[in-house]
Amino acid sequence: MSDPKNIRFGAHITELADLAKALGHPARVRILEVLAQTPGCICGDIVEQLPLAQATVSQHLKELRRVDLIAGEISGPRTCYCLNTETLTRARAMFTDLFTGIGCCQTEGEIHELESE
Amino acid sequence: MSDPKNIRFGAHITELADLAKALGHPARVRILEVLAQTPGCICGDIVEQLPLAQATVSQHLKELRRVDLIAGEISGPRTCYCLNTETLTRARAMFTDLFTGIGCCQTEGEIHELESE
DNA sequence: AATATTAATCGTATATTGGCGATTAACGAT
DNA sequence: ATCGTTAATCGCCAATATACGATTAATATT
Repeated sequence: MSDPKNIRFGAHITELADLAKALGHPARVRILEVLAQTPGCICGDIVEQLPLAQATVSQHLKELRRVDLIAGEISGPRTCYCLNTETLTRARAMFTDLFTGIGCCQTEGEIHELESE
Repeated sequence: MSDPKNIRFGAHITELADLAKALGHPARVRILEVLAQTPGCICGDIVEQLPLAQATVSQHLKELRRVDLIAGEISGPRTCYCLNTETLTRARAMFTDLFTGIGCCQTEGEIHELESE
């Protein structure tokens, strides 16, 4: 959906939107958090921590892999997933630049005031 | 899609994912940028700057309104749209917290190295 | 009142997503 | 060789998303 016709939009914006789309489901956000907390990172562990079937989790993992936010390494019958720090950092920068460019430039103090309300 | 069944995930994560989903389309990212650059912010101007039909743009505007990233004020036959700074700031903080919490904590220098490649 | 302008909505077509059970493939262990 | 474990994939279905032309409602303008 993002690629075929969206050449109408710039590559940069398309990439940003694509990353946002990948983050656009609670399960996928949770997966990133689980991977950050669990050094072991076996796929089955992720399934255990989510209220979803194995097939569904597998699909979400695939989506996160598609945008390169995570990587999966096959090790025997199991797959070990881990965060891709490069993409994560790139994504972070792109989001920051978007918000900044849009004029959203509150101080850290103001930011955390708002968030904890 | 985000609300009905996703009570399985926390409210916080659901909100973040919902914001990400709203940013998950190039047109909507562009709209935010256009609104930031155009003080006038008439809906028709937005349509002019996007490669999409008026009806489609209207739908994207609706989605951005749904998550409260923008607000539209009716003024005569036209609608004046503008960014919602509060939500924008809140979103920025939530994304930052996500990336930080996930262990993505590179320095500013490293971030911009990566991004300009 | 009649007409033009603007933007939301309707209706519709198509594509994509999200969810699951069942199956398959790939390995390890017996 | 057989069996168990693991995770990807298949097939299916319902729900959403995306895009558009056409219509509508609301307001200016004439």
